[in-house]
Amino acid sequence: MSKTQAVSVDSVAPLGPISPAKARILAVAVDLFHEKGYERTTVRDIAERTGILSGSLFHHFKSKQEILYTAMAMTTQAMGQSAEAAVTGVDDPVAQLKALILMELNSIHREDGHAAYVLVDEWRSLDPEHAAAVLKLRDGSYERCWMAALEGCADKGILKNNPRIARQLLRGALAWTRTWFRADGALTLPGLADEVCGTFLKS
Amino acid sequence: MSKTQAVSVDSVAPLGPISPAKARILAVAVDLFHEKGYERTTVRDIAERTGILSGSLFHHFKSKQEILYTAMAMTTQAMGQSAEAAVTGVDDPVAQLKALILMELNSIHREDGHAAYVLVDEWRSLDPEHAAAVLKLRDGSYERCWMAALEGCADKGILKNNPRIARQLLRGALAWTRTWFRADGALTLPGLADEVCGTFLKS
DNA sequence: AATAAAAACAAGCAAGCGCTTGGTTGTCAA
DNA sequence: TTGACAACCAAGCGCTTGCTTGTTTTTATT
Repeated sequence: MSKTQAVSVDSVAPLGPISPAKARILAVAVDLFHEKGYERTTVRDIAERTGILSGSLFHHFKSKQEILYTAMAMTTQAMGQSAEAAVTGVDDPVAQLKALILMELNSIHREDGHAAYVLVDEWRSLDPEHAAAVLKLRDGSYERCWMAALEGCADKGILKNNPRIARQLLRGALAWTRTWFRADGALTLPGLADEVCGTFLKS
Repeated sequence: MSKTQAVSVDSVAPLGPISPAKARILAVAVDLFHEKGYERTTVRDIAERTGILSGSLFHHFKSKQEILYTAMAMTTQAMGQSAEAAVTGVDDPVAQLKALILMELNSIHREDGHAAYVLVDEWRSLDPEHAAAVLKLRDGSYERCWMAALEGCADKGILKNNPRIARQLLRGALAWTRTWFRADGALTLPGLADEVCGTFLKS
């Protein structure tokens, strides 16, 4: 009756149950978003690769935007759990930091899916309410783990920078590896993780 | 001979002369690309903020894509010149490195224009031929300056990483500052440059 | 076998997109 | 004054976009 592309005004819906069909669509969408970006990916692209018609997508997601939000929120939750798993039972903050760096690198460079890429690249395509929701998820667990490890290092006097600055420099450096790191060289992911860790710690 | 000639000859044309009208359009486009991204920016957006009608844009540029290419190529050339200016007359590789870091930070965080943002964010929107042309421009001067400085540091044994890896980690860390650094804090750009430089050098 | 819900199809709408066309205005040199 | 050309306007074309609607098929439960 008015404009298409209605944006839900109510609070951003929490992540509902992910049916197998939803999961397949999300996997396809994430790959396409990685290849071409959200804006250049059409709902027809997603439907075709999933093996259905474009209209059928909207039986599972109420909008294209919701597909992006669901993908980013899911990935954020998964990375939060990975971060917690990486540091539980590890007391030494240096070991924690090394584990987190390797964990983030693994998430970025895993072969079966490009969810972490999307999480880095598509913030501008996510409208503000959804973005705030994802950020809240991220700060709840993922960032808490990182800051704990970095502050632990700082307390021991072996961190080169202020923890907050170190976190930002690290985030940028690690995210950028997706554009240049290829695992077939002499440098492995654990090797790179060691090197990055050594860069930010006094030696 | 005419004063200004439209020079788009082959598929990827070299940068022709930039008339004042073109420059104004480019400045507007760069700001919009920074705000919303290339795909979400329409030619009507650019025209409206420039103060003309959308069709008139195509008197100056033959396509929207050419606007993006011109903006990125121009910025690349400008940054190449800034890099050369930053290191000429400087012999100490550490001083060179510090100067390059500060120069890149200044380019990213200058208030009058967001060209450097576009250069980081919009590679995926630039089609392959144009992207190759811009990359060639970049490697010709900008990257050559960086590698010379980093290799100089490595030769003196004070660089923590392999120069090539250091360059990539630095690029990621510096580019990411656009998302978190705000000049109003206690940290200034030269201060940040010093800190970053110290991180990558043995102390 | 009967029923209902879930999933997918078939078709297409309204809006917006990049870009083209044909004509009008402003500028300046000869 | 005139001719030439660049800059711009006015209108809209052809196509793609996200999404909707009404119907049919599949699946699960009884």
